[in-house]
Amino acid sequence: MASNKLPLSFYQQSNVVQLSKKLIGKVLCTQINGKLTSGLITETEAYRGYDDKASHASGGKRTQRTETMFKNGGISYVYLCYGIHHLFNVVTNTANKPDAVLIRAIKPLQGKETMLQRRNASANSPSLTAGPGRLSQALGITTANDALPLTGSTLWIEDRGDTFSDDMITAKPRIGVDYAGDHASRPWRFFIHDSAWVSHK
DNA sequence: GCGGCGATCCACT
DNA sequence: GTGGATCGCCGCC
Repeated sequence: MASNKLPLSFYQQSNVVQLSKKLIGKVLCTQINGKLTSGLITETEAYRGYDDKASHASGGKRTQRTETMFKNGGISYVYLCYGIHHLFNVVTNTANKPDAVLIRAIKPLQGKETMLQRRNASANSPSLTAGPGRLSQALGITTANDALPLTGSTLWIEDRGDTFSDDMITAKPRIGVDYAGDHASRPWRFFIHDSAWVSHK
């Protein structure tokens, strides 16, 4: 199949909120430990570092962990949450503008057997890949995959021509960011309205 | 050096 | 609906 990976220019757009919506319907792929797995992105959240109390890079806060977010867009940002879950983000915008999109849910497309094994599951149901910790586990993504180029051959995103119009996408406040005060209510979580493959129905 | 706390998930009541 | 798992990050002052 011809490569239809999203180009670097896609990730370097400056409006991370718009970009979060555009990532809905794209296909996230990994080739890890020799296994190809992929899924249609059904849910995303935008984190805008310089002006977002919910972001790790809030106010442009630069630390060892957030350094990845300050790099040029088009790479991964993977970090460990609650000591257990590896959460996968797409770094966007250009260098020194710490924006990222958290991928919160996918619908499995390729490598379902591999995903079932990695998740220790027996049925292809939304609990397999709906939720940021779940999809990372299903795709084999860990913090070892942090700061990898999304134009490479380990971790990438394709456009396979599936488009979703604005009225098929719902915008709601983000999940698990109550600590962010007034910014917690920003409608920066996007998901396919009628899809079963989303977290927090 | 150390303590509190997560962009979560699962099992149990 | 509630709580435990589990560990790296960050700020302490």
